Amino acid sequence: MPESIYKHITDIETSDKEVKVRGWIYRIRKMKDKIFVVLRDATGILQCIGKLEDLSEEAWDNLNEVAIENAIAVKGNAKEDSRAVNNIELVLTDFTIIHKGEVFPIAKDQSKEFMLDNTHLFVRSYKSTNIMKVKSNVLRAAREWFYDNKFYEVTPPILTGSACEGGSTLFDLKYFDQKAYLSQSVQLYLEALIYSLEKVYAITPSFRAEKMRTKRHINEFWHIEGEEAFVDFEGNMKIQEELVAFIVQYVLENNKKELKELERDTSFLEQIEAPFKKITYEEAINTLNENGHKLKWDDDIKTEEERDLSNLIGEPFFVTMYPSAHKPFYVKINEKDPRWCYSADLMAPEGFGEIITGGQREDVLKTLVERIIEEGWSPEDYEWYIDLRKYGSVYHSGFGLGAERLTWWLCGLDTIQETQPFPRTRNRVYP
RNA sequence: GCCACCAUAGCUCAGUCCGGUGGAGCAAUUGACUGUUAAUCAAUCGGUCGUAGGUUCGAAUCCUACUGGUGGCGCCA
Repeated sequence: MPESIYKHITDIETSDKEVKVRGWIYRIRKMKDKIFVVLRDATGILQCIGKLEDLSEEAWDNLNEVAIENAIAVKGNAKEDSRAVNNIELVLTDFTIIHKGEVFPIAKDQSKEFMLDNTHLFVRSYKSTNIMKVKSNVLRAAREWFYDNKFYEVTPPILTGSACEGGSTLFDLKYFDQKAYLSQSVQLYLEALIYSLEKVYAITPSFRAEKMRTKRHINEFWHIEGEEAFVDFEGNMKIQEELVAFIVQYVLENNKKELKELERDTSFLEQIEAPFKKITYEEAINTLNENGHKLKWDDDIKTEEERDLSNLIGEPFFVTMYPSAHKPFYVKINEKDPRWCYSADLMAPEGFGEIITGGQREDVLKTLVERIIEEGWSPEDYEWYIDLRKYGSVYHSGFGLGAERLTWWLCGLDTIQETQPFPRTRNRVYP
């Protein structure tokens, strides 16, 4: 990489003389013979002071002209100063304008609506920047873990001709003269790829046309999906808990500054280590009923119940052995007791709830076809998928982790929308 | 898809219940200023009250429809 003559803010030391920095104006306070400028770059903020007596006439004029979010370049001498943020201040010797521009529209008070209309500018905010830095490490840690554990990263299609999760939540589109859909999950394609690579993963966008407005849903999210041959239900949970524990550790180590600035209390996160607690669906229901709920076998664990359960248990945990009727056709049914199937959800504590669904896949041709028909689909639409069970079918398992769900929990945010720089929600596909 | 709520200055809101000449703070502009921490002080600028109808002597305010948006739920990652 070519070396820059400019330093980044967090690299500046108090002994630096005539150091050059560039970025955007975060705050500015003008007085008669001195002006304080708080400069922002990708790494942090820095208070600069420009004094009339230290600057050329041109530099002083420039300094008087600028406003919030103008792009600037400065030169100055650093010194320790307890009156400045982070106890460091730059005494300016030069000040140039890169771009002055118009009045920045985002000020102290914003409504949610105004903020979402101006997402393209709001991404500059401190909070948004910190969240994106955490999310970057969530994705990086996931890739590192998969690499260390000999998984291959693959690139399955996002445009597809067949549904995975169900028709009502599918975005359809015109594909030349055919109909196509945006992927809801690349799981079925990963299942095809285990027959050559055995251990595969993909990080791709997934789309769900759910017309709902909640703190935990966005219509476009990034899906971290893994699939492995010769792995059963239990082995699959082991992969998930090790992956998640690794990501949690990675973020705790590498995003201390960001988590602190997001005012995240990390005491819960610090205790997390694999293996995670496992409770059956039945135990989950009993626990809930002991705490005021009234659920029967086969009832869904809904938002409120899931939140209560997540708060009650106080550590990450799997809910296992779900009733078969709740789960899609590809989930393997228990041969001895077909009432339940090999599917598990991983729940985050502190009320955040589900972040992964995973399980063992149906590997028997006959059962798979029956399940597809039972669900009202037509086997012809899934011919290629059914084919996978004809040529050396083996037991295998996989899972899908929501990158935003995980980031939402790690950052301890109010809504999951905050984890996407440009969240796609019911009413918003712009900007 | 269902339920609730909102729309007034560039931004955040008060004013609506109980109709009678549209307000504040921030931003912007101008000036003052002693090391400020989203500085302070003074002045100035800024509005077809979401749109269309209706009631009324008179509507931001009451009624109807529409449009846009926000929160919650069914679902799921």
